Amino acid sequence: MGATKTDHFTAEQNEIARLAKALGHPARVAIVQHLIRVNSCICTDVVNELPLAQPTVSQHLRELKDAGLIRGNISGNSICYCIDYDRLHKLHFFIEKLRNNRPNGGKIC
Amino acid sequence: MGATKTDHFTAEQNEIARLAKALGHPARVAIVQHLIRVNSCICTDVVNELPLAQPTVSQHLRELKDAGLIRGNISGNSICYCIDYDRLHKLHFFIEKLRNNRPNGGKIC
DNA sequence: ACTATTAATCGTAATATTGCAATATTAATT
DNA sequence: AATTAATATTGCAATATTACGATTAATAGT
Repeated sequence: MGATKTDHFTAEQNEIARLAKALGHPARVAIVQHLIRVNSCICTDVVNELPLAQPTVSQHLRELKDAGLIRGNISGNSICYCIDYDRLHKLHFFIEKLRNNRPNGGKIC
Repeated sequence: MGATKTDHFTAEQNEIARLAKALGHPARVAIVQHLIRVNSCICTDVVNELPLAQPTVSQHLRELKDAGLIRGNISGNSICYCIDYDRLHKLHFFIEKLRNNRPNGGKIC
């Protein structure tokens, strides 16, 4: 196999998994951090920032974009990437909802 | 390749990626949701809840445990799994920090 | 027009993940 | 001791991910 059985899960579970998966690689965490620090940047900037080759960075950017965590706007020669804060909020809020169920006292088992 | 270059990233980036990756599959999102709903449960409960075979569930539980998102306590014959809310907080807080950089107005590019 | 810059895509190799049947392990129960 | 119940482990097949060199396509600058 190797293929996830997405059919058997809810839309929300699949969406959250997609967002989390996008953050599930240190390079993509680093890209998101950098992107937030500088507000917006182009692929070359990320390549200079990370110890990865250009095609690899491009691939990571694409995965972040496919998950909706970042957006890319064509700007002449280059593409201006930036965070989609609404999507980041979605993941944040989901985890918040989970945490709200924490029982008083903390430990359970 | 196929192996992540963890050496080149910070401990935080690797840790966050690890946590996010654990949530990066709908089955594991479902397991976490279930675990939070019922506070704690055993592997068999999850097997009855999800459309996955027992070894597959066991594997997903292990990945969640390895990432630190859940804990398992041996209780006689079975193992009582529960959420590690501190670890969940870690991921939540990281995303919160990212979001705090959101510029006034919202859009950037 | 020519050249440089930017970034995507293609092709490929190495490794990881997902899923399950079969089996093993461990502890409770009879 | 034999049986049952709960999980983990093993082995394997299918697929996905990670990484990069080489190439391509498109725009910018000269």
